[in-house]
Amino acid sequence: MPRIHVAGKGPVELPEGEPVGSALPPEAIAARVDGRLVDLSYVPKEEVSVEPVLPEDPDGLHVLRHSTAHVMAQAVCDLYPGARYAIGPPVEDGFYYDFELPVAIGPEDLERIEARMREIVAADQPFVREEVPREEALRRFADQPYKREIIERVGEEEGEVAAGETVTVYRNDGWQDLCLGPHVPSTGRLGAFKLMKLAGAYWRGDEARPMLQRIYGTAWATQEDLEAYLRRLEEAERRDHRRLGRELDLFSFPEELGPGLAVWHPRGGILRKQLEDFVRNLHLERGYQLVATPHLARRELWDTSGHTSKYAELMYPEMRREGDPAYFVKPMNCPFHVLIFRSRTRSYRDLPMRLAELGGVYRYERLGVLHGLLRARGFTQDDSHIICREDQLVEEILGVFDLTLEIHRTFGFTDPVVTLSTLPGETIVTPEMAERATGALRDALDRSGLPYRVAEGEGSFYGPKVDFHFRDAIGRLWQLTTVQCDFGLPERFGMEYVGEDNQRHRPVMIHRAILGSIERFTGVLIEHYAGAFPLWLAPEQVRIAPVADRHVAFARELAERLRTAGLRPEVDDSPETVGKKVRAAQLMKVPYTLVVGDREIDSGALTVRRRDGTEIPGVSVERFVAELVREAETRSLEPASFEG
RNA sequence: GCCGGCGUAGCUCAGCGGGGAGAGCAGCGGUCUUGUAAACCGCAGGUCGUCGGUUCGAGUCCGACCGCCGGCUCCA
Repeated sequence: MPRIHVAGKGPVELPEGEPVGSALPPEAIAARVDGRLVDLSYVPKEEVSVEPVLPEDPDGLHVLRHSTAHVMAQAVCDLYPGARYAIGPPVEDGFYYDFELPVAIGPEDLERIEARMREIVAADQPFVREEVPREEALRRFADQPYKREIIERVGEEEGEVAAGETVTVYRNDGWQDLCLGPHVPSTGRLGAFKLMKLAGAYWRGDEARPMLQRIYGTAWATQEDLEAYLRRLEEAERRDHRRLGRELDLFSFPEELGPGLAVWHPRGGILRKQLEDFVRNLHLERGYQLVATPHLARRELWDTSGHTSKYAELMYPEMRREGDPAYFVKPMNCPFHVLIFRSRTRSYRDLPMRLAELGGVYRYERLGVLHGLLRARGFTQDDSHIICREDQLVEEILGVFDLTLEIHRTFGFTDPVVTLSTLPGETIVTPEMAERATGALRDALDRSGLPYRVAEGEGSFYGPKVDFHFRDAIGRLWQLTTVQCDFGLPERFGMEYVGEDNQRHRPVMIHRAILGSIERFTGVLIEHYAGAFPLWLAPEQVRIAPVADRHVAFARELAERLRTAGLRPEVDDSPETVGKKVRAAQLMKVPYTLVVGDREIDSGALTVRRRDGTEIPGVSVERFVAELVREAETRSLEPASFEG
């Protein structure tokens, strides 16, 4: 009789042949035996430690979602005879399953599938685990080519289904699937779920393989958790920068321009200017030099840089007139900055040279990837190229990290998730250069003390990179900063400087963008702040609402006074009620609203309405101006209190 | 680019199984001169994304293209 140690209960005698589940609380849906996730039906053969896995545990949700995916696949197979099922893993917040179906299914089919799933849940079919020899599994899945492909690859790749001669199959009722498990004990134990959306997905993520139909679902331990999740989605929807961009009149994407090309309206223009001035000034303080470069260059430049061979599919097609050389619109700024460096003989005293530009670039992104400002075809990088000696490299990278953290902190972004991406297979640098470049980034990361993870082969074609991802107000991660280390372009362009030894030397180059792009960053900020920008960024900072026509002159004087102090006020002189004017200001998320009428004119004191709806009475004009100026100058993330 | 969905007024959306386009908000005009999230009356505004097809007749059915949305693949 094996003794098992149940977490929190101490040793327990488990009768021979009894599953671990019998020693666990009834809420458990799976178990962790010696750290490994198993079914409740698992029968231990020796002394082990056992922990229950509850539905709301991270592991439990994983199991729940996985089992829900199975039930969905079962339902689909019931409803669509001839369905072939591929893979169906749990993912963040839910699960998906990929199918090859005889018909294309639409959103209305989701309801049918969901209804069938509920029948399966009601039937409470037990999940039965079986170890099956490969040959038998191949027979069982004779009409399931995707499953056969997986079985055939078992053993070739670690972790797929099961290594060795047998594979694991889970069966409930007549339906079976190849699966490592574990699963909930029976279909009645699924939690709250909902099918969410349909998508196409390539088999094994490979564009050359067939496109399958993917069904996404979400699953949670309880109905309340499911509803909370749906509310989170609504919150994200409410923050969508494409919606807010229109509502707040910041920018638009006129169809006439072509996909992924935005025009910035006056309010968006102010927002951009604020961001741009902020980063430009900070760069000047940090020893960067501002440069400017054109949007086009001859083909030869891009041949030299390697873009035409390694980056061609992301470039707008070449343009040329009969008899003239061909030109490309620039997808990157680096070659231009190289030319600025090369415009005269450089001394070691010139290094490090930090050339910075808000450079507009155009990339021919595939249509399906475009996503408002977050993924556009035309955008403005806060780009810089630091050209330095190799022995200055680590120090310069650290300087970039430091500037990155300072800039992002200003917006309330802290605790970045940092990745180091090594070079991809296709590259313009030698393995030796790649190693030195990667080494410098790694050294800098180690010295900075920032935790990071390594992404193999995710770097750009000319160098490895470090990316900073920041979490927004509702916990989503955004890739913003990128720092790339490049030994390749200096070589290709023959960049040189004269050293102390009077010899010519090759510099190295850091490519970096801290906001990433003004467009993308603005999009992220809109979602982060839900459109309610801190005062220094708000296009309109104060809305002044005169009570009646006779108060308009006073309102204009007040506005003028605010403007003189460097603030951005607007007067709403429309013949509307006060209530309507306040509402309008609120909808535009203007930080402060001042209703002015006889009372204000007589007393000289203002009642300040903040964007959150709170009102502060009795604020003098001087006080109001001073507090707002301070709030804007300090780039405060909190509204002024008008206290003390 | 691929898969699925969608495209009606500036915005949000109605519009039946094909038989002459509607509402609310916004805009404009007027009345009201108003006290912290929507005053009242009126007016104007749409080649129903584009092109082609089916039909006596297409916003409605079919096809192609354009664009958008969600994924896949890729990325600032």
